[in-house]
Amino acid sequence: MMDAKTQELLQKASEVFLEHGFTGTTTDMIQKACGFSKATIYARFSTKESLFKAVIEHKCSEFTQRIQCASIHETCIENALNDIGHAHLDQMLTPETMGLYRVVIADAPRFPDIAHHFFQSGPMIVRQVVTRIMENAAHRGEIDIVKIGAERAAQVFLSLIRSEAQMECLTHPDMRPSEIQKDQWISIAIETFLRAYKTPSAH
Amino acid sequence: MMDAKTQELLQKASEVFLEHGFTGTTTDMIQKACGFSKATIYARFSTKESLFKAVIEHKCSEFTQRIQCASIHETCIENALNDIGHAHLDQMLTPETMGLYRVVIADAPRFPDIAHHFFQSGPMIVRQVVTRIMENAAHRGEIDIVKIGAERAAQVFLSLIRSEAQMECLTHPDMRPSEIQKDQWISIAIETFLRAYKTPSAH
DNA sequence: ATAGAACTGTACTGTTTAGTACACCTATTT
DNA sequence: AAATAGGTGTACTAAACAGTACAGTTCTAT
Repeated sequence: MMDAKTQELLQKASEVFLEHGFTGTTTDMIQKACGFSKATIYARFSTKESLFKAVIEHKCSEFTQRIQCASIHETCIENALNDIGHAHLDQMLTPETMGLYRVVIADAPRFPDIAHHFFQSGPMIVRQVVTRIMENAAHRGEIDIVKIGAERAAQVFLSLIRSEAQMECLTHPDMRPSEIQKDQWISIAIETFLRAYKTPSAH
Repeated sequence: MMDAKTQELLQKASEVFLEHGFTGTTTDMIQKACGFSKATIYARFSTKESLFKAVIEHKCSEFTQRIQCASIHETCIENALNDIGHAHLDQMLTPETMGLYRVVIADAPRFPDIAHHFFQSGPMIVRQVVTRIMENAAHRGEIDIVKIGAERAAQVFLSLIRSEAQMECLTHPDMRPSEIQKDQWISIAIETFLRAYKTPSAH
């Protein structure tokens, strides 16, 4: 269904686009990165813009897949939140994902459809996954979220997970948070969430 | 200390830069926006880049000032969080502020010093203000944050306030959240925070 | 082997854009 | 009124860049 060369082109082009953005990337840079001649590139994608869109869509679907494949042990709410928290924050703070966020945000006014698609296949999917976790936990009686609802609870938890880490990394491209820092943030997020919404254990 | 014309130039140039970003803005656009000739512009700022940096720094200091001038009634933690929450979210979701975030994030790899300066004079200042509020409330015995500390508590609360609203607006440039939506988010943030950290009232 | 398709490298076109040059205008100061 | 400083408008230069043209090369299928 997809040329091997086209796939390699998408891969290499994405590295360049995610690092330099749309306008910051020249067709010569892409050519050099993938080692193909311009004619070969333009045989697949007739404009720089269509290549860019293909690259972003490709990355979005990768993003979606990786979230949905994350293994979450829903033995109890603590474990579930711990698993999804780690999976999400790990993916979030990858240079690749940061680049995706950066590029999409930067060019959102010019490519609103891309930005919208990204939002649907990125943050929205995560939210859905967490919403289901919340529903299950509420059903088991572990948390009390009748007042705000499962989706709101998911948003609250995800906000806590991302915290300021995301903004800090977006504005500090060179920063790579350590595993310790990430663990710390995750445990604060989980503790805060559970202090607010965990059902007082009868035990 | 600063030419009236320079000031007008900064003002008009910022409108263009914040809407179109650095590379998306041409000197001709700036010229048309401010009504000055190129010679006049280049007499103040020798390059497009230096003008851009001046614009962003100017916006950053405006940002800082507006936060620090927000009136916060620290009669109790509820009121304090409500005031700062509204002030912050209102400022956050302005087209102007969104543009600032967008531009800074987009060009962070090229202008890391600008991005860093922005972070220090934006998110960092808000964090400090909220940290002080937390310290005072803890001192009054209203909240129990000994375990996480005042600064972490501030980050938790701010994450809850911004929630997904920020990311949603960054990826949907046309979206203007309603007052009702904002109020809802603020009340959820405050309620979640207080459920987690408010001292059980002796009353 | 050979025809045909796909690929390469180089050179080119047309456009956009940052920044400059310069001749002319307009205030304000003395 | 004359001199000076600052402003305007137009036209220009040089570079960067998306996309094209094309002659020659390599791969593949029969």
